[in-house]
Amino acid sequence: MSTAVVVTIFTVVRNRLSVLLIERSEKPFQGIWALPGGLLQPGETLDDAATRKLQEETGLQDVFLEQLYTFDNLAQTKTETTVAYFALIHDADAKLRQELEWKPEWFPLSTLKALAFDNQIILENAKDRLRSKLEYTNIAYSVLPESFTLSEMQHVYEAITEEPLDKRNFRKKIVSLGIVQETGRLKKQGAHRPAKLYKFMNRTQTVI
Amino acid sequence: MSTAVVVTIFTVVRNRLSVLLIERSEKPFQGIWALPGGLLQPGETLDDAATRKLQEETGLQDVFLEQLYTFDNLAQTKTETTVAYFALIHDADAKLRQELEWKPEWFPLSTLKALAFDNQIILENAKDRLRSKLEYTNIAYSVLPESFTLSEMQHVYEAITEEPLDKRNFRKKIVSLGIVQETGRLKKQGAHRPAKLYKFMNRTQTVI
DNA sequence: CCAAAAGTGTTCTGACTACACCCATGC
DNA sequence: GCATGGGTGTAGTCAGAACACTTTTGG
Repeated sequence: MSTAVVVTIFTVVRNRLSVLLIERSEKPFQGIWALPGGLLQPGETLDDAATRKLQEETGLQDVFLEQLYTFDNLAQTKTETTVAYFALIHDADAKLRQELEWKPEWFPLSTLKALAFDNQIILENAKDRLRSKLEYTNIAYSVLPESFTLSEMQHVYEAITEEPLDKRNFRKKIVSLGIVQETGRLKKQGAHRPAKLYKFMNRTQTVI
Repeated sequence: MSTAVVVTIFTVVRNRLSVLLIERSEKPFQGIWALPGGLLQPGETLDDAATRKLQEETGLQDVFLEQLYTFDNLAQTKTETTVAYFALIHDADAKLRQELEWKPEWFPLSTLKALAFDNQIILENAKDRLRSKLEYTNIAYSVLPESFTLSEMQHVYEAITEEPLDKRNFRKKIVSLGIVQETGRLKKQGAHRPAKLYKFMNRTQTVI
């Protein structure tokens, strides 16, 4: 009878919403991919444990991480309750653990196989919450670099919602919300017109 | 190291949003009002325990009840995690336990004193969630009788949001949402014009 | 006839949708 | 000069907000 945390870590890799999974090297569910998680350590709070897990797998701290839902009866182990968290990060900032066993890897949501335990349910839950929060908060900041173009930002929105967006309407809306600020200058990056760079006014979660 | 549930039970009594509290007859926090709650019993799921608590205090089953958030370090007892739930009920349906000790009672939110444990935080959390769900779901059905007038419904909305609403706009919106249906006939009830009665199309939670 | 609550429509404004062309660059 | 992605404006529609008077009843 103990408490565990599990963390659904999302990012956008090459315009695809992806989740961090770990191939289990022990029973139960040996060889099956699972969300990162584990038992609370003595003296640790739930938030502590989720923060630690996120840090262990990605090296990141001080990023978007929030509690999702609490499940019971996960699998047939003796864990009684599992508190699920979800995080959203900028993939270039993450340094994944490089180990032979329990190796973490990004998977686009569209390419998922069967997951261990009840992780599928947790993941669906996390995806719903992520999409819903994208609509009424600025959490997109979590998945973008410090400075970015509006096209990059639009691709993030499209990856998460899986809906194409109209370019002009998207830009009009983001600008009128006043959540980003034009910053610095144009940059040269390829065979096309240089883009304006923007940054978020707030790199903490705010309701918009 | 164990898991507890606590249930924030809301209703609207005489146009005031109210919550069910119990005066503790034992330490810790003896004599202080607290949200109903307790430890999980062996073999019980979280939902089971919350359902049982709700039933013990109000006699009700099959009403709106959902998980809210999971807290740790509640007070200095040895309980490790507390899973909070919230419920919304029609007060005339509830039959409160009538006991001398641990007696439950409705309190309008505006008249609250200090609460035991971290119940104040849980309550704020529950109130926020309730208000937010009122906006995008039909949960008002939970606090209304089978058949009701649009004025009664408006009073429920006003009690929960603590904002006055325009009568014409409210009615226009509710009717256009198609979540209620005119039913039966007028009724006579006092020194005023008889009102049309409505009922919800769905007495389960739906997103609107 | 008076008090009390029920019922009802119009106008204005702001947000969202749909939609097509020119621009700056690298090769 | 052409391919690539960046950048921009207008018109239509719909939902929400503001707002005041008449109706039915009981006493």
